Amino acid sequence: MAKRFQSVRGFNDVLPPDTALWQQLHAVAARSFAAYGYGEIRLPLLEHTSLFARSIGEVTDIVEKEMFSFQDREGDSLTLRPEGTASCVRAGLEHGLLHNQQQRLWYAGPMFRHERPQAGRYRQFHQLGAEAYGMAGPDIDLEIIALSARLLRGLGIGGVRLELNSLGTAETRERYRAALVAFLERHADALDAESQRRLHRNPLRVLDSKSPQTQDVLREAPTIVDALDADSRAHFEALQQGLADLGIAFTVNPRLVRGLDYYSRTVFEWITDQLGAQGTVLAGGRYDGLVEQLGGSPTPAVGWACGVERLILLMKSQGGVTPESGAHVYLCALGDEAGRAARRLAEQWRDTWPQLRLIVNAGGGKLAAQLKRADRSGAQLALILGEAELADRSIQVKSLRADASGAASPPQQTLAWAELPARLGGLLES
RNA sequence: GUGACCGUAGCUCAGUCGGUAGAGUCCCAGAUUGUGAUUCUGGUUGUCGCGGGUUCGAGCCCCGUCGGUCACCCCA
Repeated sequence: MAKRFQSVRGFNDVLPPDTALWQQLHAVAARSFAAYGYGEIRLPLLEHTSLFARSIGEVTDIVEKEMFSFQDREGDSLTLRPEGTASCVRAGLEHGLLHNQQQRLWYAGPMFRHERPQAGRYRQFHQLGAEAYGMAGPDIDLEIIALSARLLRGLGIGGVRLELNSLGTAETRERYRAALVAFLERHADALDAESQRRLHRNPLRVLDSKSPQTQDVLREAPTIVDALDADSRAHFEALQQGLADLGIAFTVNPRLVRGLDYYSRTVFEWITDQLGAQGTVLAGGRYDGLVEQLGGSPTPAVGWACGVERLILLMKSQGGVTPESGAHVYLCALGDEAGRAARRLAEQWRDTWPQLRLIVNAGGGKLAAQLKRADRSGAQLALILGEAELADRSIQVKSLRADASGAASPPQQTLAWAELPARLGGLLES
């Protein structure tokens, strides 16, 4: 036997029971985005490497060691996108969508990061994202957070909390960074090794260190909220007021920073403690400087992205309604003549009821074997077409399981073909 | 990238002190020539992840490697 292939590490297949959940998720998401007037943008999976280096930040882990990059035949460095925002801004600029106008966009698709896989983290993973351009005020921050809340609610996901912070403008962040570094340097001996390393490379990341000893030190640290400029403070307070108006609960977490360099002012995360170490389910914030940084005119922007695999894990663990995707009806046919008639009838029925999920037995087999397949398919009804039925244009209708009301299965019936519409129609309504 | 634990039939797993490779399930056939799900009978299924070492003999011990899971790190 030839050696069998395996999927590339961290790249997963999604199989039929789960694909139904994915479809449900995408249906809910599409409805949620449409409810706020967001239009879908489809972006390529591959971009020039420098796009990500310029937008995400040269010293972030993503750019330094997690990108799938390679040289194409012309020698250009290309990268499988590690996130969606950079591509979205690039596409917006390339097509003139962002100049002096407002845009509400969403996207969905795979992202790629070369990390060690673990629960809720894969090398190819999927994100849904929303981005809003050309609106500077807290009202659009509020809208996009409300959209995220509606999405999570629509998926039946509970047990998540919203955390919020403001990073201020680039200038206040610079001022705060200096103050924080000064503070941390005084206490460098008390920090864990990882935080000491980050102290000068990316000091804000020290704030969300998991080390208890470092968190002890941080209790006395200056907070970014205190360093906010007046405009950022007013923006942040208006957002909090708006969330209260909409009844969206949140907590301000002054230690919340995000890993990507382009954020400014509002940052937020929806967090769960039901996914082991990967608690962040959906996260985003404002990135007012990025469009200009990528060559556009100054354009305010805000957005978020969520991890589809993480949402799926939550939907599963919280026992949400599994969408019904099995067949309604399994059609058994005995002999060549009945088989031809069955395939012809099945096409007619599918024309008549577009929602009907009908499996026609293939591969022959005696009736016992066909009924066994019918049972395994999950179908509610088996239809049996043999030579006797074919001769008088009738069909046997056999119930394979108790119906939704729990009543005992009705006995097997013989129906004329003409009588079948009423019977199947009733099945489709339930 | 670092660490811990785990890799035996399509699936879930057992395998004692190093001594012939096992169970359940699934699938197929029959009991039942046109009745599933229940029952009974029979049958198919293996590079014990891979490579090397120790040994008369390795699924079991040792080294390496690949893969999986979880954690660190990072992030969605």
